Amino acid sequence: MNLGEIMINQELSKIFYQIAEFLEMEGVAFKPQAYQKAGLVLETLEEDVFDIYNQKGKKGLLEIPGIGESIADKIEEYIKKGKIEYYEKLKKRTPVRLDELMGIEGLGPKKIKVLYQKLGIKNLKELEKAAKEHKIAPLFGFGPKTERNILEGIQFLRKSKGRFLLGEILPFAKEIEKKLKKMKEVEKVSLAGSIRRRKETIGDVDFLVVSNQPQKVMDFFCSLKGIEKIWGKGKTKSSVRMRQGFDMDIRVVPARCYGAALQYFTGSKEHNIALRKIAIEKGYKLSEYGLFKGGKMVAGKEEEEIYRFLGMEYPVPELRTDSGEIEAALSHKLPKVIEYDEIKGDLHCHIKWAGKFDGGANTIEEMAEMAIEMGYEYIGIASHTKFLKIEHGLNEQQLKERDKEIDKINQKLKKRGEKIKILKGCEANILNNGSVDIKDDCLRKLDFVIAGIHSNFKMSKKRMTERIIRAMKNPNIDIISHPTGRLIKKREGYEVDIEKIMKAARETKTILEINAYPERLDLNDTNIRLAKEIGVKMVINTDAHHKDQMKFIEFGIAQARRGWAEKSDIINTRSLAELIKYLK
DNA sequence: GCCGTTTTCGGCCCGACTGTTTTCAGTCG
Repeated sequence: MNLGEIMINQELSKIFYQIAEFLEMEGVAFKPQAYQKAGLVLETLEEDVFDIYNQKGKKGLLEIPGIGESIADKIEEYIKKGKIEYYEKLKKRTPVRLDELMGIEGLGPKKIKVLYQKLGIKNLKELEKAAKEHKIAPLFGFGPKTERNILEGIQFLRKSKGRFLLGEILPFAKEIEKKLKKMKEVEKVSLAGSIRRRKETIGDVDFLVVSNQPQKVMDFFCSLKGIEKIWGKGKTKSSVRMRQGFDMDIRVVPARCYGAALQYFTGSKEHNIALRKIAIEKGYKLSEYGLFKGGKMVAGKEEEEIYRFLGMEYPVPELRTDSGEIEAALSHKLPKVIEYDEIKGDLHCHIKWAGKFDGGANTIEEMAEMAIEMGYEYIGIASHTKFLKIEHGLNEQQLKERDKEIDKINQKLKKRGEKIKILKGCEANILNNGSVDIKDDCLRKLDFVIAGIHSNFKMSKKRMTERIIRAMKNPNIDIISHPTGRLIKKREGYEVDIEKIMKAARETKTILEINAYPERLDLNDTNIRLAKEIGVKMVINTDAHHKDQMKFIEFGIAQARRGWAEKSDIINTRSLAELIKYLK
């Protein structure tokens, strides 16, 4: 069996999560959490357990936190035999598709077990059939509402696959936040949950409000336009489904525990668990109502004071994933992540040229005006090049003509007293052999050159890696755009040895892009962290095909922050002069 | 099942809501 080629961490992680659910189903105490922990650890572990096992054997596995004797044995068994007997037995005992059924809101292991035992339901299809035939409502512990919720849950799963892009939802959520802020009964309001942490995809939107008239807030919230269904409306908590297909929750809390509530509802869950453990170690108790010592509340009004009392630096929401930020905060070594107002220019903008070229919707001038509005010092026009027929890519001659036009507009803007500078660039295509589709003497004349993969995604890992590295060795290529090519919810990235690419980027002084386009966000957070550790510089670009899309920069910055990137790691935080000095 | 300057046993994060019950289990965040 050849397991070496693929990462087995994710497969094992899924198995351990499922074992946890099976055990919970059987009412076993504490073991489920242990397997869950192991699943979580493997999910985020950077090194492949297969490699760890090969190099250090079982001893190496035991060094992984959350992995003890029993789970190490199971990993060993999976590596040697490709399956885990314990897991197979659990599946045989209750042969249900947990991965499918657990996706339904309101169904957990215990209810799934009853459905299987009483009605023999094993998967979504059988669940839907039983619900439609009203066989579920009469079951003990179920009822007509549960039955209806199951049917709606199945619909939801079909419609949206559960999660939305941050870029789709954040503008909308901010609108509602603004409306709430305007209410005279509302003292404070904040987004919470994954949207406050700016995760790349969002399950639902959480609001936290301080008000002494919560009922009024509930009434307002539950009468917002676009609500499809009200899941629940209580005195201080309500939940609604929007027509677009996502849910929004709101909570009203008293001012004295706003900070504790905000901390709590921002999560992540893993971060909070770790934080509560620290609280216990230090003799406190932490809940959404505050930080308590011997029954007395010592902090909770502001989020910052909770961390301060626990002897920690304040981690910005984007960092709260329990992937090292807790330890760093305790030892006061948190990174000073890039701020949202530190970007001085966007180097990946497309334009309309000769009425049709280059896939963009706006002229050079319109894009430049937007850059001025955003307070930038420079904007880089990175036109597609000739290989990319579908985007009307430019050839050498057309690039030359475009540059004359850029010169003209630069002069015009200068006369007007604007300090913006339009930079001449292109986004060339990396061909199969690692060369690009524009001649070197043409590239040399540009201010900067981006190169990206836009074809033949399905190469072997080795060949794809070599292809990109060869492009980076070209002395004219400054930036590699969207380095892994993934599209969130649509397609996986191409197979590349990202570490090798980063090392080559460092050697060749090539910049890797953090593409801010909502469905790209590529590099992702773990890769950004890796790049920073390896010492590769990055650039946050929007890939805007329309002037309004230049606002996407916010999502790229959020991504950079989640990847622990600091101002110095990001090249377009520098002034124009410093930027030009850095480019090849 | 994991973990350990309370370390080889005895702990394991905490609270609210929903839908079901008739005092609470299950689920969620």
